[in-house]
Amino acid sequence: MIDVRRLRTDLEATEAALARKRVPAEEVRRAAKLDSQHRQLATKAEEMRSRVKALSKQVGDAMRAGGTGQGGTAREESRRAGDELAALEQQISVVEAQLRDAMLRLPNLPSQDAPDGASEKDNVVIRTVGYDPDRYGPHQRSPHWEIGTELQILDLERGAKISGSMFPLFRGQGATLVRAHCQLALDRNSDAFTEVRPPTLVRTAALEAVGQLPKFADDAYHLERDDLWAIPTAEVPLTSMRANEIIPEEELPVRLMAYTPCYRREAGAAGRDTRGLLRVHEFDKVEILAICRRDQAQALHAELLDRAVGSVTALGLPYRVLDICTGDLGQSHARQFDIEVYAPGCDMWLEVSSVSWFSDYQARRAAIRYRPAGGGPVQICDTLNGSALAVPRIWAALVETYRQSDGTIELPSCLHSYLRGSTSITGSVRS
RNA sequence: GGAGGGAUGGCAGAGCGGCCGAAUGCGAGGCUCUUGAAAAGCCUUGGGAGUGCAAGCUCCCCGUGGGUUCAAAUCCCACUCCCUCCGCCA
Repeated sequence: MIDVRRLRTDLEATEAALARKRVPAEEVRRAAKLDSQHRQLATKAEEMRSRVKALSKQVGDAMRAGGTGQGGTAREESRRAGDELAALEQQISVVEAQLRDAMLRLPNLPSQDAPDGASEKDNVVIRTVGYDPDRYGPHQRSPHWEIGTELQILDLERGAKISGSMFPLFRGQGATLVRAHCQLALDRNSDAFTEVRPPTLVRTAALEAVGQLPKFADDAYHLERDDLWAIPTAEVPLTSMRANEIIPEEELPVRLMAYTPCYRREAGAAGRDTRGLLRVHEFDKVEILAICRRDQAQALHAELLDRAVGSVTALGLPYRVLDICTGDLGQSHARQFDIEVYAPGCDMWLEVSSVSWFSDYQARRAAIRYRPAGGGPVQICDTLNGSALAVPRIWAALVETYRQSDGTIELPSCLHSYLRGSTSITGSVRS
């Protein structure tokens, strides 16, 4: 969340900054009001508590001096003060809960550099690489769901039979290709990132830390019985790994990566992009993440973007990079770049990576701080993360792009070793 | 799933309902002594909040949340996590 103190010292500036994210000013002011209310009550309660303590001490002293029956007046007074205190605390807990909820729901301030805009239509294409609509032959204009069925490497019907629609089932070389993508992405980043295999079912606190809860509960799968949530991205467990820790400055930046399955209900997207692999409830992804000082964030953001672009380039896919405008920026995001690859078969740009800087928004929620090497107060960290590679859409673009006129798929060389030496997908799979 | 045991500061480890935000040891930092180092001695050493120009003052935190009490690290209840044993199991 954002720093409450901003609401006291820079209310108007905060309102203005959040207005860029189309947050109504009332929401900000409501939080500010709750905060001042809370402080007022808390100050009163502190005075009261201080009195109770002092009086209790008197009672104790009197009893030690004169035996058990002593301290009558002070005891009575303290009891009365204690009752008042209890009533105050009652009020405080109500205000506190409201304030907390209001703060958790306020989105992060957008970076100065993020372009203004109302919706995704206003995202800025920073660059487009390798895209030439005339270079594709007719054999590359089949959508991946048709190719997948033809080669028996994708079986959406059977996936649906098991789990419902939007739960894809890969098979044969198609399944191996999924795994190959993950291995490739992990290997490409192993020079600088520590691989983690985290749990994928997490507590509420973990989802709260990244900003997913309380606002977007409908988008996540929840296991009622055990009160656990299926992660929508590895960002969730990786961020919470360091929650409530004070990291020595020398350890920064912390660099982590993880391959995990990701689960999304896609509640708000019913009926959109439902064909094939364009939008699915469960998919594999390799995430890279950094925890750092504020002054390291910008360079790391650029590096994460480079690395994400690197995977796409290695696979030889045309792509473009979008600078996400304030109106389309996520709740926790200060600045965000998306990478889209071009899929010729369905003739669409597919979002395959989102590389984001959260400033201290997530770290404050998760209480991830660092201790400056030169002394001084503990500081809140910045967090960043990005998809190094998200499988199904890349899989789709790859299959469409590399389809040959005979219907087989010629694989880019960087994948050969991950497919047990295969250089192509021919569909000659055993059932 | 069953039976026990535990959770205290960076770590180890005391703690009688009041004098405990917390002994002691280790570690870390600073200083003194020394040509330098070691040893020794002295001092410092958690996080968070409020208020104040500041020095400061006040409050909260002994796994988490409730309760009892004039007063809770200490008593009671619930939960979480860890350990040991039994059972089950990839």
